[in-house]
Amino acid sequence: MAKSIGLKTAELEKISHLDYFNIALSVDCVIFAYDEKELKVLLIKSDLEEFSGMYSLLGDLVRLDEDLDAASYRILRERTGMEDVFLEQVHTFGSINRHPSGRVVTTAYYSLIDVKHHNLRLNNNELHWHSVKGIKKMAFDHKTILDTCLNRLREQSMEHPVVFNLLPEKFSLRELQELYEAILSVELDRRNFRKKIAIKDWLIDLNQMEEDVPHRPGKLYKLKPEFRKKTNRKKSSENNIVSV
Amino acid sequence: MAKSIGLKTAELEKISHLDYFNIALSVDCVIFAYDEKELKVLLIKSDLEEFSGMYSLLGDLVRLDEDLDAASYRILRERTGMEDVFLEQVHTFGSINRHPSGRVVTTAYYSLIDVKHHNLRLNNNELHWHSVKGIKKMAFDHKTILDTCLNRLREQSMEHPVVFNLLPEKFSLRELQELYEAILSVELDRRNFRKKIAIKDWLIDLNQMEEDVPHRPGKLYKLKPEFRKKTNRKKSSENNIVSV
DNA sequence: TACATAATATGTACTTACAACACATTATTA
DNA sequence: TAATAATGTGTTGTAAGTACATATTATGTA
Repeated sequence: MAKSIGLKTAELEKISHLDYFNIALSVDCVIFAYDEKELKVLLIKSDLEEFSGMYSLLGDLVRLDEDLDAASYRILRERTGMEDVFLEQVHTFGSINRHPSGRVVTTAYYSLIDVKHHNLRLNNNELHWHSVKGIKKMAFDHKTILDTCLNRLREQSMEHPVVFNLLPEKFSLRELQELYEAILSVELDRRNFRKKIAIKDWLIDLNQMEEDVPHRPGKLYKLKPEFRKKTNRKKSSENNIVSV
Repeated sequence: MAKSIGLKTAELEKISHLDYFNIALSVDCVIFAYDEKELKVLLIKSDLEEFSGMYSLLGDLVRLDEDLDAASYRILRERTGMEDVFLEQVHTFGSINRHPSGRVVTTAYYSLIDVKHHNLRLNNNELHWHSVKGIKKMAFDHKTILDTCLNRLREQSMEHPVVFNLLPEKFSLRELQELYEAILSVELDRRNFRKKIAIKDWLIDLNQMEEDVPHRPGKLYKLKPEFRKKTNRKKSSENNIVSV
């Protein structure tokens, strides 16, 4: 019996497969996008009888020869054709009975993509964008996973410049505000919103105007390049001290 | 080949064990305590040749019949004798080569315990408290795991009343401030610290005084019972809106 | 061409939190 | 009883958060 993870190779070989190696590991991706002033998530109809008619997240088992993070990137690439996408691990769900076919522990990631991006190609007719607000039930524990990732997105969106991954490169402040309102499910005061964004100093004024809008066009902005990293996961070496 | 996690039972049985069921799943616990004005972590000497002389976190493989969270509670109970302890999942580490003996993906938890608690019994002479500041190298990727958990603790400690799990039931404001200073590695202004704590309204004034201190005794406080939950992990149903 | 419309753009007053900083009080101990 | 060492408290300036109103500009219509 292995009391610590510090297993010698010989010990590891002796461990019963039935005891320890029947747990499968999967990743599930909560792929968010923003379209028609609503936050959307990419779902597929579940192919399990137990969940017939219900939708599930996009996931797959982790392969023996791929990193956990790589597995989630692979799902995203296979399903959407997108590379270099914002993707961040959120939580691992490991209840015994979360999967009806066996013991499957899953690590959830959330991703933010531009629904208008020219590389976006959904690989499957069964894949559809669903308004996050309208989703009640899902297959497995995927509703819990979705809610957990949505909460993470809400937390992150205030602190870090992540939501720009949901927008095209150029956008107006109105579009940005509508996006925040969709994510947070609140209405925001325009003047205070603009002040808060200005303080954060994330944006570059492009000195261009919106076109093809049926009203006075607004200025266009883009995210400063230094914030265009695709993940904001803290490196372990960074000490982010918060002052008391 | 399983394209989605929605595997039918028959499909799942056909999956090659070599491809998918050779990934073992473990949990590792970063058990923090506070003693002699320093933040400590409970470590054990690694029993692997590759890491001889190095220390590692406390962990074990997850059993087929136990929830992921239950596995981390089990480690904690087996190693410290403590029940009802603050424990929270932080991150899952899944690099291919993180474990020299095979593919082991590990989910890290962090725990906060009172080093003076009467139930605390270290089960093993090899278990020792180490000052977090002094730790340079560890076995496996455990230094990275430790740093990640320390960062999480730092974030949480400002927002949520978690650090009280590191203190005895009754404590003075000086002790609390010294604890925050140890966790954050900063010096804090006494007046501003007390003001901030007062605003949070976490504490009850016990109308008791410190004893056996070699100076003017300070007032004793305890945490309000409504904050004495052992985990502050958000339930997925909670919508914590942050206003822009 | 001018007028009504609808959205952009911006500023002020109030309140609340944050940061820097000094002095009186109370046990202890020498 | 005097010196020491820590507790306990308040003010002021600065920065951010919140509530709120008016002028401006392009569009579209009469």
